Amino acid sequence: MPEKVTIATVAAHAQVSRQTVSNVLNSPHLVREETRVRVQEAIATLGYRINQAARQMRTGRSRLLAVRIEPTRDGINGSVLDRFLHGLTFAAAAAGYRVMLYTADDDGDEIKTFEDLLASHELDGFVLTGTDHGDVRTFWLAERGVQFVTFGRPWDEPERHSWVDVDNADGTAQATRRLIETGHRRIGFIGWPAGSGVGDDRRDGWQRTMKAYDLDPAGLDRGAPDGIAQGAECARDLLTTPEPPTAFVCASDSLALGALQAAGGRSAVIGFDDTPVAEAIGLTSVSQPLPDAAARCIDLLIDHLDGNPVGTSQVLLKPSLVVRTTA
Amino acid sequence: MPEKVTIATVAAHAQVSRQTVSNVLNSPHLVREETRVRVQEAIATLGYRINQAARQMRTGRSRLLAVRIEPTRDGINGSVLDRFLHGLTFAAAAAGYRVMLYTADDDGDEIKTFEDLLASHELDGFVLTGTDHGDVRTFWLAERGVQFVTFGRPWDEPERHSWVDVDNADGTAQATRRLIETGHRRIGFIGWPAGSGVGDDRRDGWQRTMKAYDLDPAGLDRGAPDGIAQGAECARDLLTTPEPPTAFVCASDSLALGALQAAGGRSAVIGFDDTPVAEAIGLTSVSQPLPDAAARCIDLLIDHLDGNPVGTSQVLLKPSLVVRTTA
DNA sequence: TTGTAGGCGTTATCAC
DNA sequence: GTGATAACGCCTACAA
Repeated sequence: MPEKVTIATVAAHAQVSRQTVSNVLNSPHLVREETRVRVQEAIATLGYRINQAARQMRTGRSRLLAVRIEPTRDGINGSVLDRFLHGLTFAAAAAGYRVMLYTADDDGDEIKTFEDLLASHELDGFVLTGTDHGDVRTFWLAERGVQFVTFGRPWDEPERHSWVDVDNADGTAQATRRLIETGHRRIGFIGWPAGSGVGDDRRDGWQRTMKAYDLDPAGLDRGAPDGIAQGAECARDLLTTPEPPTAFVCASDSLALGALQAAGGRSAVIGFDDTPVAEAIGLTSVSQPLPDAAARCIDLLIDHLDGNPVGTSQVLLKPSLVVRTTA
Repeated sequence: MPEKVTIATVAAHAQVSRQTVSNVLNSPHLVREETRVRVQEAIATLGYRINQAARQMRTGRSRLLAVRIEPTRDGINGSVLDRFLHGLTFAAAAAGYRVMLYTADDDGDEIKTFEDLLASHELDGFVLTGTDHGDVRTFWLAERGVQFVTFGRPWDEPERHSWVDVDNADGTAQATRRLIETGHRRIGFIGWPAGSGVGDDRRDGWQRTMKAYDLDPAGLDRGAPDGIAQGAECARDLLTTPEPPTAFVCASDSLALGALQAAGGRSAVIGFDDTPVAEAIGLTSVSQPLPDAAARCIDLLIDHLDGNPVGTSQVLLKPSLVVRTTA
């Protein structure tokens, strides 16, 4: 059982006062080169590590970040969170922060958890995944001066807070371009009902690209809640029109899977999110740069925590198309 | 900006000493009913919450648990972790603990992280997901008296530490029984190469059930690394034998998906893990009770932390068969 | 049953 | 450039 190594142990070993050790740790420039080296050697040989609880008592900062873990989202699209969490944890550790998890049933419950986390553990910041229109959580946090970053932009007022997001429109544009380049002219879009920021953005990318190539998108898009059955339904609907599409761009892998089943291999299909399902069945899909997005979230958050009072920052990342066998 | 509410604030408000407040919190039985109520009212109206950092300084316990987040496991089977993490976080919160995440490249790296987490944040315990034969991590932790529970049993020496696991053999037994009851007699098994605890266990369940029904399993099983292509390969191999199977029990959804593709709808197929992929394509699959497993992990860990020195405990949970369209 | 005193490990302040 | 002192909020003796 190795005894506890505190700043006092190090100080004794290096023949300096505790304060000097603290200075080496927090304000190295104040300490003479020679002393600094001696202290650092002592730290290394003793295996000293800062006690975060004690430091937190003094500084009021915990070096803890929190992120919510969802119960299991909409099955097929859920596993995006895994990769994002890993990226967050990794990037946070590199910056000397740790990531704490919490659960919540809804926004109100989440705010209760904020209160608890803030009061009990003095959390330094939050990463929120996804924001609705007029998200109460972001207002609550901003009101109290709590730092946070969202993964997913606030559609109503983009500069209200810092966020990282993926350029959805660019993703569907890439998908549409790919289909056009492989000879398709009538390309359908299967997305979600109008009104969701993400969904509308994905539809836009398809629509704009069609027009850019002088192709008429009119009548070629359908919207339905996310799901395989819904995707199949939309695809069947489009396939029975007078001039049916020969390919589909879909707003999710779920919808794409449905389209694939409905088309029975006769149509090219591209999904969105590059979920494990896509990889499993060879579905060409738009992939979000999750580790990168996570790292940028941490960057932004830590910038704010370090008190760079630059207002808010926004980061928009480009997705990439993973070409497999369905398009 | 609400000022900081400490034990002193509460004490003043309730007209008692700080110590009495502390007693109400930690040893309520020492405090007279009337005083206790008054203090609790003060706590409620002031919204007081224990400062964990300060408490930790005194008690040496952080009420923090840690679990490793994987980079993204084997695609299709990865998303099991999501649900487990959610269960852990939920159960931990109910017991007054929080869950912290960490990443690691390998076992050695993970042990380095243990050291850091233990020294910097005084973590109370760890949940390890999966153990190899002769897992160095568990020895390291046990040696230092650090509490931990694994999800997945240590195959070489079951009682060496506490664990929670799912009865794999029971899962494949259920799958096999289902196929037999729906009329199949020649049932193949597609699993992993012999040598992995989990894989062998899943093969056992199938084999024992076949024998229990007087069916001969000889020559009906194949083993390959996990993957869709591998599953397809094994299925094709079995289907070209003189007496081919009419159904397959598979050790994973990946293998099952491959088998499904190879059989082209002519064979019944059951997978394992009930991943989103299974749900997406209607694959019948064995489902692990993840939230339950997570809760039991927390129970065990907290029992140990509370110093019930009962040695180690083991929990084996039964999986369930989710019947869909492929069997 | 309640109050008082001290210290957990760190850092900020202020002397030296 | 370095060192002493106090304080962060809490809990555990011990005393009243």
